[in-house]
Amino acid sequence: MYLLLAAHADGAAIQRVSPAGKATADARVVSASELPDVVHELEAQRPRWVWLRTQDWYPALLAAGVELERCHDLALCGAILAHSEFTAHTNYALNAEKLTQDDGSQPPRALQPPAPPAEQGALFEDPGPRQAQAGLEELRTEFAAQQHALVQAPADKQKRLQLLLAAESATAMIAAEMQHSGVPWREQLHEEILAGHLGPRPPAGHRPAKLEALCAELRSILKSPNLNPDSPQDLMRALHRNGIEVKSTRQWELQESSHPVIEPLLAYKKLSRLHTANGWAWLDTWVRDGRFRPEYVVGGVVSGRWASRGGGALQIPRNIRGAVHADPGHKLIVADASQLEPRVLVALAQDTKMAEAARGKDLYAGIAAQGFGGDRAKAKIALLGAIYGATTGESGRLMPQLARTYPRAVGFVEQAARDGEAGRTVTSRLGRSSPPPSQGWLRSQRSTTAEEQRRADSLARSRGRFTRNFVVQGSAADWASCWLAELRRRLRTLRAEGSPSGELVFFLHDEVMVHAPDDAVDACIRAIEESANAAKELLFGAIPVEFPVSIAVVDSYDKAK
DNA sequence: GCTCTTTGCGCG
DNA sequence: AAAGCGCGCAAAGAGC
Repeated sequence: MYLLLAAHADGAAIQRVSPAGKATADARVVSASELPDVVHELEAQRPRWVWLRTQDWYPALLAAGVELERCHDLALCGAILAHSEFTAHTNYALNAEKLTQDDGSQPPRALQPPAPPAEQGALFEDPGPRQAQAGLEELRTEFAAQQHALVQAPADKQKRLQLLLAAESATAMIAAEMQHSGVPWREQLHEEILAGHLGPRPPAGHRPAKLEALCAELRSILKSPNLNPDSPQDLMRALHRNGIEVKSTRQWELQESSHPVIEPLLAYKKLSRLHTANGWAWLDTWVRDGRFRPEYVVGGVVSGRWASRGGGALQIPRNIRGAVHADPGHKLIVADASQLEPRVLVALAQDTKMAEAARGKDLYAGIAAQGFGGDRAKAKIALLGAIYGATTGESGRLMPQLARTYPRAVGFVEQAARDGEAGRTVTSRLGRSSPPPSQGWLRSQRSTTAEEQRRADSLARSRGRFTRNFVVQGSAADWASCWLAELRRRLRTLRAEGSPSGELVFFLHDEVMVHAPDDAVDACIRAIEESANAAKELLFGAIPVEFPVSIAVVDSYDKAK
């Protein structure tokens, strides 16, 4: 059963529709204030809520204490259907293409423009003149068009695409739920870490004591009393004056030199990073009442990975993970899909030889034993190089060796690279396709002069590396979305049964964090493992490739891994 | 003054 | 540790 939820002048409008998007009942207009109660009541029928964007509705419902089971996010699903190779022949995709000027990366139809940053709590109020909300009829038309496009996909692809749309919509709900619950974060512990590294909190706009001391030391060693070590240009000039001939001020390049300034300089850079990116200002801005509440952007990456907005949620550095701490009587369960991308490649390419190597917990060790004389480091470099498209360095040199042992796996990514170089799109396992080449790229490929030709070849190879990586990263993102959606379902089931259960609080590409009361830990671990297995079967069926999950039960995040 | 780009580094 | 993929963010630098 599908229930459409659309903005309306008097609040919201709700209408029951068929799977094909036909209205099967009259619309019902509900005021903003009574919406949570009405939605909660209707949820008993276990509908799939169809709305333009999850973040327009769900955060405020959660704030009102209403959790929902499933939805269809028209904006996210529309973006997938407009570009998927599986529906490229449909009117839906063709119309979307007509409406986009350049690279086709914009969402289709009425779904533009994309979301403004959503202010929690303001969502049921007047959306303002900035953007007219799509009405019920518009949404119904859009939903019908999407459902029609879906059934036109080739029979063997339709199930996958349907799964992708469901998983994408589920993760949109999960992102809202995670933002609602927040990551358990102890301000006190964070401040202790900062004080330990940087000294006491300085007045706003000032360097902390330890940074100030290092800065003075750098100025003295480099005989540059006005040096600003935060300015790459200034720093580079000072280094050159002292005979340190670097081309940039990057860490790894500075490490080449043995000059006495290097050690304090690297120490300065490290501490400066901590201060500016995750210091007191960050803590004040992003952590409230023991929770870090970042904004996740589902579908924010072309490959299907999440992005985030504000707070650097997907870049929590290792040195402050100690501040992520479970509540009393609770644990953090941190689960990581081991070597996800290589394993996804094995499954995509159906490389039986590499599947043998992946039988054990450590895939790289297995590959090392089969073709690299037991040298695990070499095997890892070679395999990652194949996925990323390395051409030079050790990684590039190891490619022929890897290709001899695993022609199917290497052939699979090579094909994706050739597709990209030729301007074709590539597609993830469940049907998310890479963006088509831009007009500028296509123009470059028709260039004539030798100089232009060299540039065009370089652009073509660059696109090849992108599409090569896309098929693996995108399919890994497919897997992770299914893992997450399955896990959410199991945690909800536990709760519905009245059993102890945990709460999803963080997700990072191939890693999830569940915050759970002590007595729920075992059940949560089982749910995480079952979900990983379910995700594999959903994507690939019953194939002999394992997707092992490593799980740590800890009090604080720094104790995981 | 303001906005946009570049540099460098954090994460997977 | 790498130089090959995908991101976000802070501060400096460049341009209007």
